[in-house]
Parts: sequence; structure tokens; C-alpha cells
Amino acid sequence: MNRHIDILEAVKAQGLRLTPQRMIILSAIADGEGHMNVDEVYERAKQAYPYMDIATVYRTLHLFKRLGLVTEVGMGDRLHYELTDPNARHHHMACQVCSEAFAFSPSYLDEFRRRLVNEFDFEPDLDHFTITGVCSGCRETRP
Amino acid sequence: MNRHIDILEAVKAQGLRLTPQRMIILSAIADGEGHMNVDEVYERAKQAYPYMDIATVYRTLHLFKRLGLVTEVGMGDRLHYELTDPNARHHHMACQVCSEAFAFSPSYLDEFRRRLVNEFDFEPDLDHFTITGVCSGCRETRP
DNA sequence: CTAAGTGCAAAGATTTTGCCTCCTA
DNA sequence: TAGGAGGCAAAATCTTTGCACTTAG
Repeated sequence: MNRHIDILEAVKAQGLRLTPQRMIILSAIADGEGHMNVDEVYERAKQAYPYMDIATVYRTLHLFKRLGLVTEVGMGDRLHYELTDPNARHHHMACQVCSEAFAFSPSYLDEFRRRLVNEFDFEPDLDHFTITGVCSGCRETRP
Repeated sequence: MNRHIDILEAVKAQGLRLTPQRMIILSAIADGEGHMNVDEVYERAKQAYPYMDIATVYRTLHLFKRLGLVTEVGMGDRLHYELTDPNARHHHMACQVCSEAFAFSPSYLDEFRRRLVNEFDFEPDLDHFTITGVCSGCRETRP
């Protein structure tokens, strides 16, 4: 994926080093579908490089976040990470019953955002946040 | 507050015991303004009862949550708790810069909810969730 | 009385840090 | 080769759990 190369070039441009570990961690996040927590990134990265250290994953994730390459998403009591992709912004809704997470378009929140800005002068980061609820599949108590 | 008495009666009604610790923890949450994390509840409760144990706080918070007396709010990577109050539902917006949290009315999300239900058959729990952003006070980079 | 609840301490789980070695630029 | 980065292990947090003692009902 060419985008990743650009991203990694951005790392170098910061005077930082482009190490195999960083490339592997980036791929791990990119290959995983959607957001994943630190363990998931770690496990996936280990498949490509068995010596991967969990501390390296934490440090790299923090770095990537600082560089804006990945986005941190609060999922309950754990943080999840996903590739920052301006062309595929979305939001998450997670089912409280089956824990499945779904995505929906940002346009659903356009009006909401407008009101927060206008009425509170609060600039929301609506690109990555999560709401919970119950998905259609888990709704036994209704037809 | 009479509401709390009702709440605690509800505890007894479940065949559970109304202990001083539980009353103190409930007061701690009620007295604190808005949501607080486990430590904050613990510290506050300790002021009323110095022997309070952190394990008791965790157990009690889980119990209260199970009973629907308190609501769990995901704030970044920690869970926060607040009194469940059907008459004062609200949402949170937390400033990424100063960490200050503000509240806004649920009506802001009415249209959004309607679309999730209609188009995805997803029933969102919009009563307690958090969005992040930058508050007006922390916006130096703009007029 | 007696089962539920608490306190205490230990174990788990998750995240961060120090330090020495290795490797990218 | 020099400073950034990784590996390893220890420490720091945060949360849960086992068990004996206490206590509400």
C-alpha cells in the first residue's frame, strides 16, 4: 500500500527512524479491519516478527498517535487504535450485547456538530468516537 | 436527598444489604458534581469513612451499575461513574486540552438517534457517552 | 443465627520506565 | 559513530479475587 510508504516517509521526515518494528506495527494496524486494542496489534505484529515486544508496541502506538498517523478511540475502558484516514472517516457504534462494532458515515452528525460549534463554541472531534447500543441482531425483546 | 433513600430501598428490595459503606459511596457520587472515576469516588468516600477499602468501592460501583443506580461513562481509557438520573440526562463533551468536561442536552442528538434507528435498526444508548474536542477557552490558534 | 458484605492481602491485567545494547541514518 | 530505538525486566497503575471475619436483617 503506497499510502503507508508516504506515512513512513513522514516518520523519517521528523528525524525519526524507520525501523522494521515500526513498519510491522503499521502494517498490523492497516491489515486489521477497523480499530484494535494494544493486545490485538501486538499479537498481529508478533506473527510477522516473533520477537516483537509489547513495550515497543506501546511506544510506537504513542508515537504514531503523536504524529497523527493513527487515531486513538476510546472503547469502554480500553483504548483502540486505527489508521488515520482522512478519506474514510467514520464513527463507531458498538453493540453492548455482542460487542460487535459497526461504522456509520460522519454526515449523520453534521447537524449535531454545527450546533455544538454555534451554541457552545466547542469544536468536537467527531471523527473518531464511539456510541454504544443494541444492534438489530441482539434485539430479542422486539419483533 | 430523598431520592437516595428511595434508591437505597431499592437495594434492600433486592435482598441485598444496606451497609454504611454503600450509603457513603452513594453519597460520594451524589455529592461530586458529574462523573468521577473510581479513585475520586474512593477519596471522597474516605473522607466520610477513613477505613473505606478500594475493593469495596469497585464492588459497590459494579453493584450499583448492575442495579441501574449509577451509570458507567467511558472517559478515554478510564471508566467514570455518575448517578443515574432520568430527569437530568445529558451528554459529555471533554476538552482534549484542559480535560474539562461539559454537558449538553440530549435533544441535540434527537435527529441523529432517529437516523440510527431508522437506517440501521441500531438502538443507541445516547444517554451517557462522551465526545472529545477543544473548548472555547483552549482555542488559542484561532480568534 | 447466617448469608451477604467488608477488609486485607495477594494476584491479575494493563501500561510505563530505566537501562543497556543495537542499529539506522 | 552517535543518538534514536528496541529488548528485557522491573515498577507503577488499575482492577479483580480468595478467604476469614464481621454484621445487617
